[in-house]
Amino acid sequence: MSHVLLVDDDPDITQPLKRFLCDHGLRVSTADCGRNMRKTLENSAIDIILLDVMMPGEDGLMLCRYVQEKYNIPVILLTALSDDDDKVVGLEMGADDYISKPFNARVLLARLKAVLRRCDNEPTEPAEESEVISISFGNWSLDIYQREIIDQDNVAVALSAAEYRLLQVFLQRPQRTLSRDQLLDLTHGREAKAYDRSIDNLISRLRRKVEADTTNPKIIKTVRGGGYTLAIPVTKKFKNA
Amino acid sequence: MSHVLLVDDDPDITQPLKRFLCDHGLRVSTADCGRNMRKTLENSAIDIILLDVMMPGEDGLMLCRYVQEKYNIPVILLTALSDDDDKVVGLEMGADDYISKPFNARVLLARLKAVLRRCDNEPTEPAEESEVISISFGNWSLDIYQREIIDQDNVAVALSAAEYRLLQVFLQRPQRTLSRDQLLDLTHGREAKAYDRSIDNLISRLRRKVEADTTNPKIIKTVRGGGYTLAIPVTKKFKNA
DNA sequence: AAAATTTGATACAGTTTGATACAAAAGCCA
DNA sequence: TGGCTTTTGTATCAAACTGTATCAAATTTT
Repeated sequence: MSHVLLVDDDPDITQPLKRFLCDHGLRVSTADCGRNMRKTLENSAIDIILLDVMMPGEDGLMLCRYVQEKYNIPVILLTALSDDDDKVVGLEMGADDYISKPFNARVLLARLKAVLRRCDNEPTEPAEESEVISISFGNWSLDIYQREIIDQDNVAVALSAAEYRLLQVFLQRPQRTLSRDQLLDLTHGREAKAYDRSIDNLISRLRRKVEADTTNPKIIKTVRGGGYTLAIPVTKKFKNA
Repeated sequence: MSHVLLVDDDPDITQPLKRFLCDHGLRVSTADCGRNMRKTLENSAIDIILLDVMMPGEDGLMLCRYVQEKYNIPVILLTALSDDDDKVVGLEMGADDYISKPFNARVLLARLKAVLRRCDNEPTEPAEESEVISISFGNWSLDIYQREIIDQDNVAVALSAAEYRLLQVFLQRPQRTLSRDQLLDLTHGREAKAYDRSIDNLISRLRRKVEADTTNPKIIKTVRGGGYTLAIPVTKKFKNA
C-alpha cells in the first residue's frame, strides 16, 4: 500500500481527492503548504507526491526540485490548465508527470499508479520519459530512441523532427479525428494563421514515408472538413507488463 | 463552435445561463430532466454536458455515469455548495469537473472551455478490452478503421467523410425515422437553413453506394414528410467477444 | 561560411459538398 | 380518375476543401 502526500492549499481539492484515493486503497497524507510538506517528508515514508504548483506564497517548482534533490521521491505536478511553461520547467525540475486542473480523478489515479510502478521497478535510474518501450502500428514500429520507423524487414526510415512529433500525436490518439488546429497545437504549440496549410504539408510528407500508396492512404485518413485520423490500431509494449 | 447541453429543472438557472453561453459563442440546448437529456443526446451532436446533480426525482450521479458509459461526453457537475460527497462520487462516476452553486458565470465558462480543450487534446488510454470493430447491416459491413464498407465478397467501397458520418448516425439508430433536421445536426452539427436539401443529396449519394437498386431502396427508406430510416437490422462485432 | 536539410507559403489541380433547378412521385380533393 | 400541390430524387454547377509540386526562408550540419 503506497503512501501518497497531497500538497495543495485548497481543501476543496484535497478533501474529496483524499477520500477518493483512500477508497482506492492508498494511504494519503495532506499538506497545505511547503513547510508542512517538508515536515511530513521528515516524519513519514512517502512514496509519491501530488504537488500543486500554484499555491499562494509558494514556488511549487522549487518545492519540486527540493524533493527531487533531497529525497528522490516521484512527484506529479498539478498545473493550471495547459500552462506549457510550467509543464516543461516542471519536468526539468524532476517531476515525473503533470496533470492539468481540473482533472478527472480516474485519470489521476491511473497516472499515479503508472508513476509508482515505474519508480518501483527502477529505483535508482533517472526518470524515464515514459514506461512505453515500443509502439507498433501496421507493419511499422516506432523507435523512440532513434526517432525513426522500422518496417517488418527491419529497414529503418528516418523521420524529421516535425514528422516524428506528428506521428507521436497520432499514435497517442489512434482512431480519433484531430482537427488541423489541434494538430498544430499538439505538434508545434502554436495557433493557426489564416490559410495555414502547414499541417497539410506535414501530413503529405509523413504519408510519403509511411503509406504504401499515397493516393490511397490506409494509415492516415483524411476527414474532409474535420482533419485527419490514424486509421489503424496501435499496440504498445511496456517495460514490465 | 461547441454544442452544450444544460440539464437542470430550474428555468431560473437555465434561461439566463443559456443566454450567457450563447452570447459567448456556444450553441446551447437544455433539458429539464433525465428523460429529455437522453432524448437530446440521441438527436443532437452534444460536445459537453452541464448537469445539475440535485433535480427532484432524479439521481444526477447516475445520469452522469450513464453519459460516461454510453457516450463518453465530458460532464461538468453543478453541485450544492461544497457537498464533498457528491464531488467525490461525481468524479468516480466520470465527471470531468464540478462547480458549486451558486456559481459565477464567467468562472463556469472558463472551466467549460478548459474541460473542452483538455478532452480534445488528452491522449487516449490504451485500448479497451471490448471495442466495436465492425458493424454489419445487410450484405455490408462497415470497417470503422478504414472508414469504408465491405460487401460479402470482400470488396471495399470507399465512403466520403459526409457519407461515413451519415451512415454512422443511421447504424447507431437503426429502425428509427430521423428527420432531416436531426440528421443535419448529427452529421454536421448545424441547423438547417430554409429549403436545405443537403441531406437529400447526401442520402442520394450514399444510396448510390449502398443500395443494389436505387430506384427501390431496401436499406435507407424514405419516410415521406418525416425523414429517412435505416430499414434493416444491425449487428456489431467486438474485439473480444 | 557553405552546403544540405527541413519547414512554411503559395499556387494550382483534383475532389467533395451544398445550392439550385427541374422532373418524377406521392398525396389531396372534388 | 384527373388535375393540383407538396415532397423527394438527382443532375448540374459553383464553392469549399485537400494533395502536393515548387520555391524561399529557416535551421542544422559540415
